[in-house]
Amino acid sequence: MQGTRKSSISGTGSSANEENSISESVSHEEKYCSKEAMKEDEVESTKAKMTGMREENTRLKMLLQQIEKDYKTLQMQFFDILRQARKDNNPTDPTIGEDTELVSLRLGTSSRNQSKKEENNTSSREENEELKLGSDDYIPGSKTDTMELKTLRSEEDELSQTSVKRARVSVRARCETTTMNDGCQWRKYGQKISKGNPCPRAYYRCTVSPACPVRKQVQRCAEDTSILITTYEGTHNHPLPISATAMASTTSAAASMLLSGSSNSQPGLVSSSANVDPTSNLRVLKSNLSDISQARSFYLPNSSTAPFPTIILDLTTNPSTTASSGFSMFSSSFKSTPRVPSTSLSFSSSESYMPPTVWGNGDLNCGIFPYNNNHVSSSQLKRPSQEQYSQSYLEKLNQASSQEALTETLTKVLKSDPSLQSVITTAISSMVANGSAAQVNNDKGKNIGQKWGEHIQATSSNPLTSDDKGCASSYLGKSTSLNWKTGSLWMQQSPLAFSNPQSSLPAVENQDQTD
DNA sequence: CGGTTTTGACCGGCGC
DNA sequence: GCGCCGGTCAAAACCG
Repeated sequence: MQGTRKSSISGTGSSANEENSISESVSHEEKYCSKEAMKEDEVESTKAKMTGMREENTRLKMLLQQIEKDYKTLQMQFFDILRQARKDNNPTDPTIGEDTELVSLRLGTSSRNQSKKEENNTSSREENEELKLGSDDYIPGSKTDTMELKTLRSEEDELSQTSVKRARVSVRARCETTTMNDGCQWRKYGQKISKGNPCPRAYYRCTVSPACPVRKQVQRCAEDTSILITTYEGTHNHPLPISATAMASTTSAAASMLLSGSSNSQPGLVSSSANVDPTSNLRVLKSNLSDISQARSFYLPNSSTAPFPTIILDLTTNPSTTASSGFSMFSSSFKSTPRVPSTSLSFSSSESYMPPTVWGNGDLNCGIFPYNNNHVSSSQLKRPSQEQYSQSYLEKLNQASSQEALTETLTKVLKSDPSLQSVITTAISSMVANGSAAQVNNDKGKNIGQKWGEHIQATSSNPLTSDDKGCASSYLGKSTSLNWKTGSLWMQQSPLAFSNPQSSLPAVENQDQTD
């Protein structure tokens, strides 16, 4: 504007100047108009962008609706299959109806459960236990009014819980302390010398919640006392500490795997997961597990697991030790006829080392990062204090050439065992799904979990990214600030995630820093 | 003092 | 019916 005024004033002297002035004036007019036009163009382009985004938004909404629809369809198919499977297994069972009544996967459903006890409808101990579950768990087959009100989703959850309750998950790991620290609070309520093992078996129950049905048994392996066998039974009915969700999710996922597929490995035993919809995750787990089961199922001679289907997560490193201890990893023959299916998942590798005391050395806050540990620095995470690890761990750790080697090994193991990928993915999914229990930010948790899952599924060396910001968390009234980097690293503490804080996912942190 | 551990007693299932 | 066995209970001891 100033220029136009200036030229018109200066252009009053001559015609040529006038012409120039006019042309300049026109030029400036054009400029002004073009500016206006540019603004209009900008507005138009912004409008177009917005329109495009709206369209994309609509597309995404439709996609989401489609996904939800598919999910519901699959869910319905899943329950149909379960119902059908139970029908097949118990054709005379009158409780199997056509209505929405849920069926239990009946992890405990075995030849034993179909024995005279059940036929005679006697109130066996297991049945009592199942009834007892009714207080805090869903009773399969019960025709209560509240059941009708339950959504399909909650039914699925309850179904899972009940089934998992019947399943047991054994974790074999080298640990020199009396018990592994899995992040949960336990109270010892008994100890017994069991047959065939001079080492006493300790019985613990979860004390986080008074009504929590979860129990665990801890016993040293008779042949190799450095191996601690921890058997978990049941599902926590309360929010878990962050540090406890790793093991809980792991056992839950493992139990889910067991109920979804391991029974196939035992001829004559009831399979409740046949003909699972090919698009469901369950199928993926099942097929993978089926492979494992055929190759690695073994009967745990320890009678503690006999009445229940048991999945064994073997975190010991020395295959020869495992073999010599009577747990024939790849044996398909059994010392005796198992009454229930058992499944072994071996995470051991001749190349890799699993820290024996990853869950602690007796100190509750060792092994797994404490849930109330605020803003643990990455250096702390990468270099935990030596007191946190037993001497043997450190010795063996020294055997590992480097973090890179371990990471490489981890990747190899993951690549070589697709079932393991599924387990980890399931564990993560379970963990993420359980985010409310841990009272963590779901979105962030999902982000991490998904990316972790992707990372694992791809078994690539591509580092994942994670939200570096902290988020608020609380547990049992204790306000806690959880560093999400801690969260992602904590996932390493999951036994399924190869819980070596020094070796696991170093790339993650590096990537975080570079990102 | 409250929570945990210890330990002998008890209970129920199962095989003979 | 009896004994064995796994699992649980509960009182006493222990601990921080």
